Amino acid sequence: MDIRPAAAPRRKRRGRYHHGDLRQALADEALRAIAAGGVEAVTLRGVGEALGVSRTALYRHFSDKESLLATVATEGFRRLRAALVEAWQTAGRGRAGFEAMGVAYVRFATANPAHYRVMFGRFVAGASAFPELEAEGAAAFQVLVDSLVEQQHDGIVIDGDPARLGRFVWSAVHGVAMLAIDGRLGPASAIEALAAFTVRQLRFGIGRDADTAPARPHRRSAAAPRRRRAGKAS
Amino acid sequence: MDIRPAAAPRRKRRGRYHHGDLRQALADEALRAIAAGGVEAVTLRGVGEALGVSRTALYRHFSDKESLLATVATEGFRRLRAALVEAWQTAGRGRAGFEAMGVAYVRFATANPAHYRVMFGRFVAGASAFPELEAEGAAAFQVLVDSLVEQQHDGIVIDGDPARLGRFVWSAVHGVAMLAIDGRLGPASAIEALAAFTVRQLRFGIGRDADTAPARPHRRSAAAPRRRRAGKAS
DNA sequence: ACCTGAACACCGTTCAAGT
DNA sequence: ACCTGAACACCGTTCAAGT
Repeated sequence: MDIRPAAAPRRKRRGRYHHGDLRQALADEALRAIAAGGVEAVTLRGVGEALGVSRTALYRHFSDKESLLATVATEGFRRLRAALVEAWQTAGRGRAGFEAMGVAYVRFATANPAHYRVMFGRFVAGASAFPELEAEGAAAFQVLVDSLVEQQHDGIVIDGDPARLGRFVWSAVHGVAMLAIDGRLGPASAIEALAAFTVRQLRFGIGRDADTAPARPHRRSAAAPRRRRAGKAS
Repeated sequence: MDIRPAAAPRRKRRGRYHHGDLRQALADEALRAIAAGGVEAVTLRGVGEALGVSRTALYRHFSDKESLLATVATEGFRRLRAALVEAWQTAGRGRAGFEAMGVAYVRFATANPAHYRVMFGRFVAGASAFPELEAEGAAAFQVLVDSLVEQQHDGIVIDGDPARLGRFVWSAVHGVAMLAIDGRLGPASAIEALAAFTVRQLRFGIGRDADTAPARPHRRSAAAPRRRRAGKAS
């Protein structure tokens, strides 16, 4: 498994009170349980027992179970952000950095599937129920946007709102990550290959000839009739 | 809300036995509850009560709650597949059909967010615990792959394993769909715009000039020295 | 300030019994 | 063949009480 450096406490079995940073210890234990058996393995009773504390002690530090999970998710975004920055810089920024970042994103998800699932799909953003969670999520996304701005300045990424380009790229790697941990993309080797293929293809696209050759036609007006190419509709 | 055509039964309130297609009625009621309040709103007690049946009657037709949800997910893939085929054909196949299909995919998710969440992220494929679910999921994916094969024949999509191209495209639209229903892409109008942007950009990519022609790196390379092309590093 | 322990209102699931 | 109803082993959460 791929879990934190194993929090210090966790041994405090019998001593009425915890007398440490119980809040942090609870979040650590919750993450441990998630990594070991998924979110469903997290029970307040289990978490309390693992720390030698009553099952209601948690309510002194979190408003409820959902709040505990939000804290775990927040920590996930912190780590994801760190992984992205590391990949971007280590690979020397630019094109290589961008590709490395995409691969690192997918790797983070496949290495911590249960944690990744808590980060996404559970809390709806914008509801601002957990502002810190939203802030960390935005910070992780910003790493990607910053890299796109730099690539635009370097002339290796098309012009346009970098946040929009960022959402496009984020969606693509997030999609790979989610389908990967859903088991829909095959074994680890196939996932790794698709992640690499994806970040490369995001740059070049899948269009061909008539699409890319002329001075970047992009759209023709939706209403106007399109020229077809003989067409062999089945 | 955007729920099925409201199944016929559901009125059988008092009559000991159900005497209809209870299995189908249970799945319908589960989907109704999901659309109304998310998966967490599904309780076997609630489903049974809504159909005027005991809370354990379900066990005659499903092995457990998870099996009931798998049936709901399977139905979701059936509908998704139908929506994709419809969009592809109505838009006249080809480029326009491809774009319409991508937009339709995202629309399906945003119109049925809770149902979409049951379809993904809950069951790990390959475990073959629910073969019918896997088959319907594969069938929906196949619609996309078929369209790519046709576009390759028409010369408007690059060569290469269509299944691999399909996984790339699927990941991108799935990512948009998931982030959208997580509330991370803003309001419906922004989601719609990003969906359209995404399917277009999948074709053209986000690379620029030097990318599509020769090689052109950026900044210093971290380890291996890379050939540079004059460059205007910032 | 921080934690306990009993109590409450829920769950999914099992199983002997009914028709 | 299909369904019931009691029972069981779980949940998250509240709250008066303890130190």
